[in-house]
Amino acid sequence: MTERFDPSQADGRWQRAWDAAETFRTGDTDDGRPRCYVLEMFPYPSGRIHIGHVRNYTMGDVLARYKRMTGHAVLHPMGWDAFGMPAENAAIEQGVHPGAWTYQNIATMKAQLKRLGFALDWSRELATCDPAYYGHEQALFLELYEAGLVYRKESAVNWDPVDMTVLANEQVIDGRGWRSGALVEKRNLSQWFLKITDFAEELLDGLGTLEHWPEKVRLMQQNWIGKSQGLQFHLKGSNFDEAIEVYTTRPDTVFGATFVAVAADHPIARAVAETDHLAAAFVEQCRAGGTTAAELETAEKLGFDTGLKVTNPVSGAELPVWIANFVLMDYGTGAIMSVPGHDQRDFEFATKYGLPIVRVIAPSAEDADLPFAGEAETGEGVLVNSGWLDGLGVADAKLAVITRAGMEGWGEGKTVWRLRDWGVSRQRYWGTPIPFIHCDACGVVPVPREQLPVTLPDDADFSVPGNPLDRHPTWKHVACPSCQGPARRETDTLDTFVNSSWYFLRFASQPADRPFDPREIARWLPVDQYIGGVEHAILHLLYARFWTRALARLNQLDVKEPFASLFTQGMVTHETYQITRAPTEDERRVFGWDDEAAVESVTQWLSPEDVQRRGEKTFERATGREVAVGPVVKMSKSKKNVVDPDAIVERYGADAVRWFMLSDSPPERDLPWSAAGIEGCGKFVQRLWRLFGQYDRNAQGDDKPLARKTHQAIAAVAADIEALAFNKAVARIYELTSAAEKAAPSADRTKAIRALLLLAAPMMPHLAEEAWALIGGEGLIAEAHWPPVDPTLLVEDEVTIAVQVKGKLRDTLTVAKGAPNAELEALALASEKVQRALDGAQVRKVIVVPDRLVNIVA
RNA sequence: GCGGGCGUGGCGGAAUGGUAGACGCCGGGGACUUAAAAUCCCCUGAGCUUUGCUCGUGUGGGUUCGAGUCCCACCGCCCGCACCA
Repeated sequence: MTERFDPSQADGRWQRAWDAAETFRTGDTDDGRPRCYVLEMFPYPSGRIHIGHVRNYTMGDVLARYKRMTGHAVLHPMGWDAFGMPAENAAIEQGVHPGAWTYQNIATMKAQLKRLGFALDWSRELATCDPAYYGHEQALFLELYEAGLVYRKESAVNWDPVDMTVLANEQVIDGRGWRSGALVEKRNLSQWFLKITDFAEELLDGLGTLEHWPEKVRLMQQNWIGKSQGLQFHLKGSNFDEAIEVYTTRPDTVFGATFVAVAADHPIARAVAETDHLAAAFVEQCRAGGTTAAELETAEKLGFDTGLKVTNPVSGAELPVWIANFVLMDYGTGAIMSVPGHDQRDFEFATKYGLPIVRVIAPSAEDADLPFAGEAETGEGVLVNSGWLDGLGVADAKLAVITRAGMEGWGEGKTVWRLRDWGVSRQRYWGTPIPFIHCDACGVVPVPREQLPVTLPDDADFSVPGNPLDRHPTWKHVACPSCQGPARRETDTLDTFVNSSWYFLRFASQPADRPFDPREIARWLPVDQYIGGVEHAILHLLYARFWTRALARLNQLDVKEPFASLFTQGMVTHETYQITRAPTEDERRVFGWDDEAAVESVTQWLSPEDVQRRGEKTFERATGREVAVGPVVKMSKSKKNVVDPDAIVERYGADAVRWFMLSDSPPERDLPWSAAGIEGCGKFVQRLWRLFGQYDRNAQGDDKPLARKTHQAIAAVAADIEALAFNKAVARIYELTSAAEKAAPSADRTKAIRALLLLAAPMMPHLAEEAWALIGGEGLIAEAHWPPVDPTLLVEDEVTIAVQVKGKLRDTLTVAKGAPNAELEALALASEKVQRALDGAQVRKVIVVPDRLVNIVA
């Protein structure tokens, strides 16, 4: 037994031992053990692992190792979400091929993960940019196409005219491309779509079955799907020939409609704009209007009166038709009936343009003429000023109007969804080629299965902007599979969210000739525990749910929900450090600050490595000047408050880092990284090592209290790990450690140390293996069994009960467990402290909770 | 605006309606040492007239023998969505 545990030796030795023994390889054979599929969201190979990955994968790893110890066959795989724009940007900026860049990053990051000792089945490693992966994705895409779930349509996209590419909404900042800074244009392109809206109802209902998902995520998805029920009806033009279709969720307020508003892109608006140049100018103004969140928030309501009138089908009133900038063309029918009395947007609009505001809902029938208090009233009430609806409640009135509209034929109840079909076309090189061929004679033709995979050409040119596939000299020119005539390949690639929509299936089984083996899917899916960041709450998790359901509809698999249990972990945060100093000569020159300029000091961020704590204060290492310690925020390069996992592992060993990731903060909350914290973890690793060194197989004698604590800890740590409450499991291990350290040698102490080793094994696997070997444990501790709990040792035979007088603690009593109430009461009343607190007052009532407390009410 | 979450020591946080602050970090004191590091022990919510008492879980009410926990109202912070008819 060496004095200190040396991770620089031990970590690598055990990592190699696990590899050699294929300890974490998941077999294909069914050996009768219950199965458990633990999965963390696979990383994008951006270059290096960051500390957030370490936290995510440590949590999954503890669960996977624990499940293995409790007799489960565990599937715990890892792979790479390897397609995406950063690789292409690297190609543009550094001249490296996206594939070379990606595989280099994968090699680096895989080595980093190995250094942390994760119990992963690397034999199932996959990279989505591998044709062996994306070829199957193309096959699945064709299946969906044949099932009618894939289609093409013209759609407006954000087009960056400098980079010559389509941008996602998130890449448009203040109307400009995030990279090029060019003003983004709206362009209509023919794009590929997946019919996720076909599954809107299913995806919504399915949320109800996901009881082990965070409520928050389910609500976010529910809002995203956005089901609304209402009435769609038409209003006949009274001074023109057509009718306008509107959609409302408040049919009860139809008598209160005082105008109709249409979107600027609505056919009616366009028609008016053709003959009226003022209208045309207004429509143009709406289109040019900013689309950023900030602009929308402050955007003033603007309208244009078309002069057209329509008739309210219930009241016969004539309503003017306005074009309004707040009406969206792609929701409902792109036209609304406006009820300013009971809709805030309509209220603002009506107030601005002097349109009438009518009350149709009031607190009671007597309040029919109550004035409005400067805003719309959207609450409950009874219908007033509404003809045959008067006196009804809101819900009844909604039904009544929908029923009547149906009978009279001017409208019908309708469900409208916020969810849009999923546009999957990207005008990019580094993605899955969409397996279709465009033929002038035959149209759009799927690539025959036997020609899959459609692979990316290696010799793409990234020196000029635009899609390298589109301008490749030969790649896209192929023969039409149908008529053999000259044709062109589709040059769009698939959204990378498609790659991550089924990787969890491929992990479960990897046949060469098919995407997956349905029998293995049936065995492993759904994923028992999925762990990742909440930033994927909507898109990735919704797409994966959709993809799984789509395949289920095609009878390719028998699972509806891919992830039975979801956990979203918090971020890793760190203090920030800032220093204020005089500008350097270089800065004065570069930024043009001459001596007269008022720039006397600059503020800059310092990285944690550049600062040093001394007592309560923090100083810059290099200069010794005091540093301002800023708030604890998410680690980011711009604020320099990052720590590099490799550096930390190098210094403290993998187990200390893993332990830190699990300690203190509940896993769903943010974890503040600190130098003092990791230092403490490093010390605890050594402390445990010293305790393990005291393992004495020959020790004799009982230590009942320690045996109790041991079994209580085993039960508690197991429950905590199952609940992913790692911080609590950590606290239990600290407690048992302290108790074992203080105890005198005995057989029970030896058992406690052995149990402690097993409890710590999922969290500090290297230390545990090293100590296991030393105490002569059989095989690898990674394959050992979780220690059994003796239930008789879980209960104490003595309990400390609280004695209260009028609810205030006055004394405690130590009594035998299960002592009768009368005895407790007598003991409590006999207490000197109780008598003093009572001060002679008459006892009115005594409440006794067995094994808990006595409360004396005077 | 809508929806959700969270407010507990200097800090991260524990606590089936039943002894608030487990456990860790920071801080203080001591032991060992020529000295330091390492390690170990003790103290560490606030206040007071300190055998003990009072106050204390964002604020104000309420339910209860008893509330951090349940109910009502309010304040503050965080997250998501956002002109979705």
